Amino acid sequence: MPHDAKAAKAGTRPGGRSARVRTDVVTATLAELTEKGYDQLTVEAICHRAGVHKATVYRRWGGVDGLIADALALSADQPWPIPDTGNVDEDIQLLAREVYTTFTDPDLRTTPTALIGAALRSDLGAAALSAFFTARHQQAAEVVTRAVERGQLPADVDPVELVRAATAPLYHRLFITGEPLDERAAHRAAAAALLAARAGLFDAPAP
Amino acid sequence: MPHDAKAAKAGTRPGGRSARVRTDVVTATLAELTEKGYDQLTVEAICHRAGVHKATVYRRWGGVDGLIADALALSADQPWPIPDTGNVDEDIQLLAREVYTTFTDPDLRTTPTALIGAALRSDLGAAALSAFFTARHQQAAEVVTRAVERGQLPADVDPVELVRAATAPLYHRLFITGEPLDERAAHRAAAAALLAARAGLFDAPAP
DNA sequence: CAACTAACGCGACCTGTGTCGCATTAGTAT
DNA sequence: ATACTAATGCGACACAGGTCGCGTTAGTTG
Repeated sequence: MPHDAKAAKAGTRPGGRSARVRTDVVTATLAELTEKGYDQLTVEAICHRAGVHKATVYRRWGGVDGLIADALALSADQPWPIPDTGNVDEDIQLLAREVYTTFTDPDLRTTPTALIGAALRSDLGAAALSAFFTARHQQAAEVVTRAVERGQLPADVDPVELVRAATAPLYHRLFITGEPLDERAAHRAAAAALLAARAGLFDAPAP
Repeated sequence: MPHDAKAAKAGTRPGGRSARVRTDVVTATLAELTEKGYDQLTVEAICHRAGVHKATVYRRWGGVDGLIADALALSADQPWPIPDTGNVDEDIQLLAREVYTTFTDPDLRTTPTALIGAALRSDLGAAALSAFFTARHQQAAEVVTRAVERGQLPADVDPVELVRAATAPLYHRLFITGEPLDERAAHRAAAAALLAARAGLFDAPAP
């Protein structure tokens, strides 16, 4: 009776066929999405690749948007390398740089770009994306918390707000304005966020 | 032979029936989008409302995504109130506040929110959105240019970059993370952008 | 005013997404 | 081992989204 992390969904039988099907289908979804893009994404192709019947997918996920949302939910669970150099400035820079690399490197960018782009195309996906970023931001906020303990940042700075500020401009360019993303932009975003935090702009509101 | 601004599309007959149809259809699209939302948006409903045949829409716009893109293109052409108080800090704050109000006021938010949200759901719409923001940013950059002339900001600051930084966090919250938007966030974004600009972070690269 | 052209109206048709009832199989409990 | 339950497999089907060829109309040209 392994405490499998995948058995998150309450009520379903853990570790059974359902779990296998879920993994297969989500994997197939990601593969199809990466290869063909969202516009060419079809439920039938996913089913064929996963070796699963169409009706099963519609029953469990409701459609393409449900698949994207679930894929994103799985991604959100996976841990993420958080820098810890002992220097906040460096940590935040690395954080921004990691985002930059993820969405710029030709070998890495395709899947994450397609997945987030796809999530923006439905209300369900958007909700999943929201949860995804909440998880990521909370994980990364660790960097700020540590810095506050070291006295490198004001004590009442809002950790999540700083992380958000350091990465938001990159996502903004990528998915909203569609402007190109360069190294300078990543550096600027991180530097500006740190500057604002030190100026007290990200202080949590007093109770 | 009026120099109609709508006759932008080269090759088409200006001011004729085509122009009327375009206006009717785009208006109907916006109305349907506002009332029913993107997920319930159907080409047939738009045609019915505009008094136009289905085939016409598919021929000229190619589908829903084309309609959204065209609606956005029309919006991009419309001028936009740019603050001019004589004080950059105030101008930038007003700029951010205007975005905040547009997407927060119950009477104003529905249409812009739905339109931008819809634009994110197709490649065509995303391209139109990119052009839309380019236009907006360039218009608003005027605020920064004037400030530089007045000596309120460093001479080599990139005007568009400052405008972008002041508004990006708001769009990021609205359309990517789905977090709530409050007045403080708008204020913070503007203040942080100004801070960064004065620190030289937004300087245009030397040639 | 008359000829001409581009765009629109019309309706039939095709494609494929999503649904439904029932048979079958995997996994669980006794 | 045997009985039971939930999920999947299966194929037929309904239906909306989107296409096509042709006739008609609005707007332009001389």
